Amino acid sequence: MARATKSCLLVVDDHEIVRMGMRALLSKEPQYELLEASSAEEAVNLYDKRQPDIIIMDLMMPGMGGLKGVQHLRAKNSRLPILIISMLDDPIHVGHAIRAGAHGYVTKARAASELSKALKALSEGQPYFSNDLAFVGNNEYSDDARNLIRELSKREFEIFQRLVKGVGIKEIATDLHCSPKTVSNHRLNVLRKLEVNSVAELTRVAIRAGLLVP
Amino acid sequence: MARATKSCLLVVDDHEIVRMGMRALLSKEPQYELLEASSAEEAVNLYDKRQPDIIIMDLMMPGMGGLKGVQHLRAKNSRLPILIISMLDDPIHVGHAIRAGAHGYVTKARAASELSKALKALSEGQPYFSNDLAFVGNNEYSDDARNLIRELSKREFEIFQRLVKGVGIKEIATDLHCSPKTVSNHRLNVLRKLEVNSVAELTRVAIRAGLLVP
DNA sequence: TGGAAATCGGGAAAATTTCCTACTACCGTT
DNA sequence: AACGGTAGTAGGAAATTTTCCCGATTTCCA
Repeated sequence: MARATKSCLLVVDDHEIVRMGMRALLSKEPQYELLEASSAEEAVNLYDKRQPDIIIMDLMMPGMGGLKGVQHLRAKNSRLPILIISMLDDPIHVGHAIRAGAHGYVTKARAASELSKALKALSEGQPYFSNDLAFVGNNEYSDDARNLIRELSKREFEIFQRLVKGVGIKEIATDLHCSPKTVSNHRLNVLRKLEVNSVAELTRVAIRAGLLVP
Repeated sequence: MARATKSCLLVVDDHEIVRMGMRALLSKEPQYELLEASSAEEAVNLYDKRQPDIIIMDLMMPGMGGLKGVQHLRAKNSRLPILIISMLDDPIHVGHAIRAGAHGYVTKARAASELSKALKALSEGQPYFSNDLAFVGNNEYSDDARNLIRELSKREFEIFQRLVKGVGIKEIATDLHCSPKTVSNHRLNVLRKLEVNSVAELTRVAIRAGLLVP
């Protein structure tokens, strides 16, 4: 059974060979329509023209580079799912990517086996980090944290994400087009579901889960 | 090929046995010349006389103690590399040491294996924190965070520590025997000195600096 | 010992938090 | 088609916190 609406992916990588691999990889997933760009600049232009649903971006590219690219796209659309595909697996680069606004990070070593999972997560608004990244997923805390976070509803998760970044109630309300009271109420539910009593602890849960870089 | 200039180390520890170990440890590194002191007071005097290039200081010593010693030396020379060697490995003591002005912290458990690396880092003006302090990073962010935290006053630091653990205003006030108003006011000063707008961000600064486990 | 920094906290307005309740919408069942 | 469960929304009201202002002590150290 085919899905009614196809998702449009934009793959950004300066190496033709990588884009070819990506095409091969995604040929098994007919729900995705594929766009390609070979630089961040081109990606930004293409985004304006075609409004893809998900971005898959390499980090190391000539020109403005992947990080700047993420920032530009993020500025245009605060909710656009952006997945980083990179050779690099160290926390610093992952951190930079998260700070720039990426929602996921998959190493090229893991791309073949995890790309599909990552895209599914991203398209649902969830983060995804491949499990060969040392600082996420490998310790006992991060698993606990993620299990708790999975209990959150879609809306609660949106509010959670903003709270741990330090966004205020009113700002969140504006952003999400609802009343500050609603945000406050969700906030309380988030604290309870995550079994904490403060935003300080909430932030640590987010960091443990890999949703936020320290 | 020997280096043209020797570095002069001042080892400060009240236990002869520790200083002996240090001597043995550093006998393999001829680029270091060794001075010794058995108290912070003596260290300060010796510093005035001999101007050592690096200080290695124990935390727990009779007299003014290691922390005060660090403060005194730091006041004399804002760039003097000071490395703490301590039995203690908890974030609180590491935090105090950072605040006093130390650039590095190595536990005695790790001294044998990491001292040399630490001294190299310190002599190059880099921070070093031994890696059994699992939560402490040595990246660019942790350094920034520590520099900001050094700006906090004693009281502000006490409040900072509690805020990032999720303790509420009233509880902090009770704990510190002062009014909630006072705590609120300090809180605001802490946020400003640390250049953030929320406890969520404050928490990340604490984690980056190694004062809090994620 | 004089001045700077730290500490404490009141006043007052604004914002947030907490705990209620309640309405609506949607989803899958029976 | 009626039903129950879950999610999302938001108001009321009281308590707490936050922010920004200010001034009074105390402490430190140059």
